[in-house]
Amino acid sequence: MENSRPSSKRFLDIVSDLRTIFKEEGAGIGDKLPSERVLADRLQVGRSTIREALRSLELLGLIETRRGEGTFLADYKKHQLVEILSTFIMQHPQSIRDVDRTRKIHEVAAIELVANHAELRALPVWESFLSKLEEAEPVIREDLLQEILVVAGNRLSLKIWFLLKQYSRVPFHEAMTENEREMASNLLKNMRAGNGQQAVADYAGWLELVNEERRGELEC
Amino acid sequence: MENSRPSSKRFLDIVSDLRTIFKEEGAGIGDKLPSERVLADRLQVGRSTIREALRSLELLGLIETRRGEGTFLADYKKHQLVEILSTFIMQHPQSIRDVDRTRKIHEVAAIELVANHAELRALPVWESFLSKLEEAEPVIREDLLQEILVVAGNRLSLKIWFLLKQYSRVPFHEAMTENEREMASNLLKNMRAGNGQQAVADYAGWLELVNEERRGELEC
DNA sequence: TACAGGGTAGTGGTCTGACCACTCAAGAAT
DNA sequence: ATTCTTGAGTGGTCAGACCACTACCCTGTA
Repeated sequence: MENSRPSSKRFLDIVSDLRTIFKEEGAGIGDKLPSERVLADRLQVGRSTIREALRSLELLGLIETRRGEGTFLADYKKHQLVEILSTFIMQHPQSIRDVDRTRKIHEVAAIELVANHAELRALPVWESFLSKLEEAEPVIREDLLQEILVVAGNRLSLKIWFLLKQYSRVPFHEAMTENEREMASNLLKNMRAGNGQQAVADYAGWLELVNEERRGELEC
Repeated sequence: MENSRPSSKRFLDIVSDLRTIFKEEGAGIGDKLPSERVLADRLQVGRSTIREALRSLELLGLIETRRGEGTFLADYKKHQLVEILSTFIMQHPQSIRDVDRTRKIHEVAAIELVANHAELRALPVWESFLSKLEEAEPVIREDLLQEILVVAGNRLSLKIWFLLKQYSRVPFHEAMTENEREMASNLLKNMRAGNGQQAVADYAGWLELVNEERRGELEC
């Protein structure tokens, strides 16, 4: 099955094979992987080929290599690829638009899901966010949306979202402005009330607001 | 200037240096880049180091290499990125459920988008599908949904959907049953009428139908 | 002149073997 | 018991050699 098609790019097959090996080893996050020399021997390829595959995975943030120690399954946190991609790809308008749209798709879906499940929308965490918003405590945009995604319980969607978030031009890391706080507050209230449609509308308004403010900044 | 910080990862610096070179050359999409040997000479590093950097960029879909021809600045449309990440994600296969859900998220988003844009829902392709459905011509489930995704125009979403489809337990390749034809027909009609909500409801009903029938099969 | 063919230089793909720099831990010296 | 030395193992890098493939020039032919 696997090696039926010796594609002209061996290192791509290797990436796939490595995945299989890691799985067989039952490797979890942070675990040490076989050394490059061992892998080369086991897969019957040169060490340089193994290295090309590993470097790719490293740039993607899937593994972590430490000189003198070894190679480890990474915590999916710090992808180096963010800055790389942003300088290469992000100029392309179609890509930017699609990334933003797709991110939005996942966010909307999560909001609706939470709003439609009584046990989820009743969670105390929403109240906590609401009180923060009303008491003018700083709230990071990212944190609220992330919480919604997490509660929605679709881990795949969450992972995709994490990825898209990093490519997005929306300034996710900043704290909300005064106007935003009100929109976000409405969003939460409607979501908690089970009014998914209105919550999504609030979300759309919120996004618009963020984009407007951003546009204003650029003009200065 | 460049090598002020000899970070222990030379190949990461190279990635950065390569970007500079490409920019200096004024390279646009599809342009040929200097050969590996030339780059190695110019940056005063070994060819293998250059290659590790290039392979990373290739996996990200930023460049394209063709044996015997050379290396080219890639068309950004086809990143390998999504594939690689997904295969890694799939290895934590705690939930095929998430795959189905996420696929559904993208399908719903596409249906709503088409329904909300007059120029998209007026496309003749929908009429074509409708007549096929009513005249009992075979229609593959996959084809209809794919068309919707394509028309929606979000390439990233489409790409993710293609991927998820492969891992999905829903039998996408089969032709629709009689009951399904009616649901799908309703979906199309509502979508064309700009009634996104009802279209999504039809879609949900359709999915339920498919799952029920599938359950029936398994019991046999 | 026009065309078909072969040859060749250049390219990416891979392997090998050799160093280097670094980490860690076992074992030696104190 | 503590500290120091040393060596094995690791990733990082390099140079050189092939291979397979492509493009293109340059023949020889029609």
